[in-house]
Amino acid sequence: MPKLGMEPIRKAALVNATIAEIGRTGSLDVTVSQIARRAGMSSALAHHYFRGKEAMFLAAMRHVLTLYGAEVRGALAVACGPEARVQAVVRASFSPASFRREVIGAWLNFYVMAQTMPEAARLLDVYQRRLRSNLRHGLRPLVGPRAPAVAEALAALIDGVYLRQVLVRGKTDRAGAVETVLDVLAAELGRGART
Amino acid sequence: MPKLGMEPIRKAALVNATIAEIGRTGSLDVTVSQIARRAGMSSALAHHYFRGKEAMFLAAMRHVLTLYGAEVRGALAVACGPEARVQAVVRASFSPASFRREVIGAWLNFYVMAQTMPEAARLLDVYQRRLRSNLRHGLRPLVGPRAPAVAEALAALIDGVYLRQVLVRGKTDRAGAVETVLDVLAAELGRGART
DNA sequence: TTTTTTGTTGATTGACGGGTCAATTAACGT
DNA sequence: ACGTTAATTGACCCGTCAATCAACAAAAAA
Repeated sequence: MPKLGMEPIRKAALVNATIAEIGRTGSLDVTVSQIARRAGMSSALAHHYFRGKEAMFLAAMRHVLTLYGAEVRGALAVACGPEARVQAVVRASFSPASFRREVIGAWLNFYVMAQTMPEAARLLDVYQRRLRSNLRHGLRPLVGPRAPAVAEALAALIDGVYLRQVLVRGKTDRAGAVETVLDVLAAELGRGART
Repeated sequence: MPKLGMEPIRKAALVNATIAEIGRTGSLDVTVSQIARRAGMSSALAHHYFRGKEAMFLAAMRHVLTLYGAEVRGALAVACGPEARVQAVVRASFSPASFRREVIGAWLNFYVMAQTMPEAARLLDVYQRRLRSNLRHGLRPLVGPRAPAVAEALAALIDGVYLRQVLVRGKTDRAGAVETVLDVLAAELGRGART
């Protein structure tokens, strides 16, 4: 039975299963056995590959953050002009990959984790810094000295729109989410601009 | 020892202790014993007054929501003019009472609860509806048909700013929070207005 | 006074979950 | 062939926690 080079496959499976289970139950009340079963292995094996439940949670969080980071970088790469860059960040934040039910549920619980696990707090801090930084760079040429404040507002708005989707019973509304944020962006850009 | 008319006092103590403990640990991983101890009684007595842990959580949530509702109503009562009404809602959302560390932590976990407990979801839904409704009524005379969309954006922004405070290590920044939201409001109001 | 109601707790229970370990299986290098 | 090493698991231990219960204390009612 035992094939070689299973480690990366097993770890990946566990990470995905962790996200899926957190998304399914909508909470961190997930047993290692549940995760392991969904990943198709025994709970003992899960403990073999990760130090413990906390390590699994952190790995899942890193994975989501990595995917999101890639999404943002990809969108920024093809964006030309400051406004397009800001829009790219917003759109990437609501990309289909990041806007799945399970991932949204996972995000919410990452915030909860950050309250108890220092490493989780660090990861979330890194994400927030990058997000604000990306927004600021795009906004600087557009709103000058107000860039930090506007970036802060947009970042909070993105998180808020995300948070609200957590409660939506039916299908998530990606288009509406993007529209809401871009609408505020337009309002901020139009400010003081005598057309 | 046993004095009469203890029920309301005990229940209130348990509700406060629940909020405090959730805020302290930053998660729903709170034992009935912890809550009961902080409330100055045995865990058995806590079970005597509430059907179980879930009931305690819900009672705590209702309490926070009630306080917040009172805060908003109070602020609206003294606000004259549409813009003042919108500002009143925003300021009430970040009132010192609602913006304490523990309460913020509790809010975050209410969102988590809403994913598993239908009653929690209902309560949160009521809160969100009222918030949006209050914002819309104030915004209608100011931005006309765009009121629903702007209300949605402001509501999300408020939640987002709240969410971000969860991670702040040091003191929470109330003034900054209000400023961020009111700044966006100003941008939306200034839109299309040729000064 | 006796009875009932309300308040209160320590002890107990039953279930469950995280983590460990010894033991088994199969691939690999030599 | 043969030891070495990675993969894998079932069973188990230990702790924790929600919930229950029997029993006791005090005030109110009878």
